[in-house]
Amino acid sequence: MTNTSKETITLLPWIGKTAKFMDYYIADYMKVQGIDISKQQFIVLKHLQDQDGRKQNDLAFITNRSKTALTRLIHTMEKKGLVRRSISESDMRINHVFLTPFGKKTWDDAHPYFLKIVEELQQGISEEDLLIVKNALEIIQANIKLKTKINQ
Amino acid sequence: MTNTSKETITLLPWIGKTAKFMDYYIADYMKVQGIDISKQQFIVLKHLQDQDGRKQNDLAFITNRSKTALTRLIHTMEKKGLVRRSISESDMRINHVFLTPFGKKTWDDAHPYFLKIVEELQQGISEEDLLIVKNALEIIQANIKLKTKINQ
DNA sequence: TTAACATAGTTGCATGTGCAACTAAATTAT
DNA sequence: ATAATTTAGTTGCACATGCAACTATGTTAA
Repeated sequence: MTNTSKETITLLPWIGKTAKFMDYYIADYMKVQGIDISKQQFIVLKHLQDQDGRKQNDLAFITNRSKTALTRLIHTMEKKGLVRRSISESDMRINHVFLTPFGKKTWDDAHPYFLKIVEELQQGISEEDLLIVKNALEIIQANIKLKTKINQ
Repeated sequence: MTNTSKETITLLPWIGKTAKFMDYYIADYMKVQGIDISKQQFIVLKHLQDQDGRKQNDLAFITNRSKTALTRLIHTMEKKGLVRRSISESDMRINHVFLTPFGKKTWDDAHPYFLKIVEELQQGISEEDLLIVKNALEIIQANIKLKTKINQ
């Protein structure tokens, strides 16, 4: 029934492009709302909101970033007053990252908008299809992990 | 039937994460193959392959990038010898961008790998579902364009 | 024809990203 | 206990990106 003799769909460019558009939209949206925060910074705030004082390395891991990227992301956020670093007492190599009151406030301000964006942008897609898309993306991620494992 | 009382799926984080993983995978893959090219550079090569000598501005438009980003992308690619700039004779403001022989060769080398990656990573997703995902991503992109238009 | 405007591209500044090399600290092995 | 190794985080270098301000060129209007 679906074999209407079209060539196979190549999904990857679509995913990349959609992600790009989403990022633009989020950046614009936050700017319009007067909230000075990037998507990446929001993600860090979210994880600190879940559990404050996380280690930099843990944040890198759960956000799928290099420790380099995390170092500089936290640096930027510290400059802006969103978070503060605190060296662990038991292990001086470790930085714990904490939300500042301003970071907490920024998260409280930004969070509803992010929820709204998420809802807005997937309007017109049925629940069934949302699930199919999510499953498909999970398969792609699993394929990547599998292939990555094989190649190393 | 789908109302199995689960909360609504929020797709956006999945899309962003998958795109990120894809980018990592592509970068690794090309590195392993000994091809020194980024996904962004590949996209430019692709559009020049379709039609050589495009204007910088057109490349920015069709690749959904700012003219700033295009300027520097082309600069990097020029440094690497992948493309060359040529000022238009009829309008001195315009740069036409051309593939070099090395750029052509790099595209020829890289292209099959990209096709392979695309195929590999969507393995295990049915044709029907690929179509549903593509349609869903199109809806999201349309929503973004719609909202962006409204807000400006 | 000259002034106002529009367009193409570049540059400064800021953010985000990764790899490789590095420092400092902690752990393990000899 | 001292050396070798591992771990957490930083820094240099390179790339990618956007906005705002800018230059140079071209077009339109007065």
